[in-house]
Amino acid sequence: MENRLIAAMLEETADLLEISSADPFRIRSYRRAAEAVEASTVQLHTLVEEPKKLLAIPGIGKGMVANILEIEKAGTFPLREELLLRYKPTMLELLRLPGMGPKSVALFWDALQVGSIEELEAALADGRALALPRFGQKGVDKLLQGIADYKRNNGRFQINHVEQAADKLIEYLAAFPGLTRITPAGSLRRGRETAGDLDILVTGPACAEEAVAAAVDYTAAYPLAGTILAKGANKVSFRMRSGLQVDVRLLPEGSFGAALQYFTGSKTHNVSIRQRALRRGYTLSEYALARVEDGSFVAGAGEEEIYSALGLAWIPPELRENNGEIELAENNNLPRLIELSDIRGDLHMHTDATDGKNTIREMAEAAAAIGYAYIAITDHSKQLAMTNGLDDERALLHIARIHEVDRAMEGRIRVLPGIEVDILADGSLDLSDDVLAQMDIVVASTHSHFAQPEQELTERLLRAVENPYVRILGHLTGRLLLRREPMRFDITAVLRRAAEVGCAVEHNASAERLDLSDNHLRLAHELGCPIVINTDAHQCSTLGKLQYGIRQLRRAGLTAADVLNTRSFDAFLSGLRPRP
DNA sequence: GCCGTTTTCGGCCCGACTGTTTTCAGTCG
Repeated sequence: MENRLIAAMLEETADLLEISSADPFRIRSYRRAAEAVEASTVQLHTLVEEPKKLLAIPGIGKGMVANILEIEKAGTFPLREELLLRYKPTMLELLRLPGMGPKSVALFWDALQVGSIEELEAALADGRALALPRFGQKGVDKLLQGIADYKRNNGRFQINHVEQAADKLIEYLAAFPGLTRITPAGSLRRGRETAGDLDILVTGPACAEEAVAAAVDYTAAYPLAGTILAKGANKVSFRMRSGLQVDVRLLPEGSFGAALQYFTGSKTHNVSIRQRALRRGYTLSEYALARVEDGSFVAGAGEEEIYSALGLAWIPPELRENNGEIELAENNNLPRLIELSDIRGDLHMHTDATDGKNTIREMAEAAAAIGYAYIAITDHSKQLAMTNGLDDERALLHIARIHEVDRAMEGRIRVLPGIEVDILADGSLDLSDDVLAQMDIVVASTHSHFAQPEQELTERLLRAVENPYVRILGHLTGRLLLRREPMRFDITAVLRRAAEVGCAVEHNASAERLDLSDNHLRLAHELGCPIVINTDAHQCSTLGKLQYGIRQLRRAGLTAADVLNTRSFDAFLSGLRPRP
């Protein structure tokens, strides 16, 4: 079985163990094992005959080897099966509600047999929840609000969740011989922040009419699928345990492009495109672009040929929202949107001096290995005590070590000293100016202030912008995918002032968070705010994992020129506000 | 469960905040 699937099973087991209030360290070891499996570059199933090599992976011990071997043999392992019998799989969804942790999920289950969002809603509505220990009206209101927010998204899922589900499924499908092209369509392909379901299109020799049945069977046997909703001649639908519906379509190669165009959407974009086709005497369906008069085939295998036949340049999926992209395509004026490969540096990362996992040197080597030209090391300041944040004295030592690594890298990459400082209540920073003056990159962040009243938070951020040492505003909205509402403040006022003084704003993007929304990015761009995109990497392996964030920049129509850290080192530095 | 040994068991990150408490459990980062 693919590593991702194994990791998902271990992760799911960790969640269930947490609900069963198992030993926290045992839970953590399952999570660490899941991470290790996910990060492994070797497919574990190739090591089944050599358990010693499995054992050599840090985080994988005797017990985990037994689990992995059992997964390879039986598709699951005893502990996971036992937990899935004991609890309802829908309980994992409850963990996604804000304020709902494993203890609360267990409490609701033990006391009220509440095991799903619907059951929780009922228990909150009829007052049964109030009878629970340490649970009052405020708790009820908060959870009802959380459920309302959850439902307001129409049961939509955050992009990282959907993409991870897609990646695992794609890896599974790719293992079947003759499936040569497997592509997500729909909102995921358009790079939206959320998706209502997951559409996967598959083609290749195995999708030819006479052969497709075997591939359909293989798809329906996906080990992570919950319930199969439909299984037809060339389509399989199932629901994941998370509630996500997945539609897989297996198509002959000749109509793959038409299907990709059709299922990528958006709806309004497709309506416009089909109207355009009709005006030109064509009809466009998910099977092909054809002539109206005799139904003869015009194009279908690739998207490019369809757009081209309609007199249009190929339109990047991120722009397909019927917001003027068709006119731009007609005049060949589409922007060359930024791409992941344009990024040349990362200005926000942590090391083992605070809560990161790797050394300065290791981060520098990892960044050099993915081709970056410069990075900034920005560990936490002392305000974030739990991360072992740096005070003035330690910060100075840290700066010296960063300079040392910078020299040791001998020009292969530039390593800049920096800091991620918390903005204090009065808008000041918690390191002295003398120390800040020695930092190239001061990222002012708003870690613990997301509960602040709107007005106060706006003022606090505005004061941070005025601080001449601050070159980047970090974590601007504090938006953590799935788990937290964004901070509320007057973002227009803050961005406008940042643009005026040349303070850059960070799009902090990773699998966990997308700090700025599409609209925030458009706004920052319109206001002329310098923009950088960073990972906030806490370990080497997450450096460069900017795929979600890049998609958002693309949706906002940004090109490489619109983002500072696509520039060469000198051009990047000169794009920042000058140091005092 | 994993790890690192002083080879056989103890340590594994923990402080702030919130809502419920009357001394703290649970969640979050």
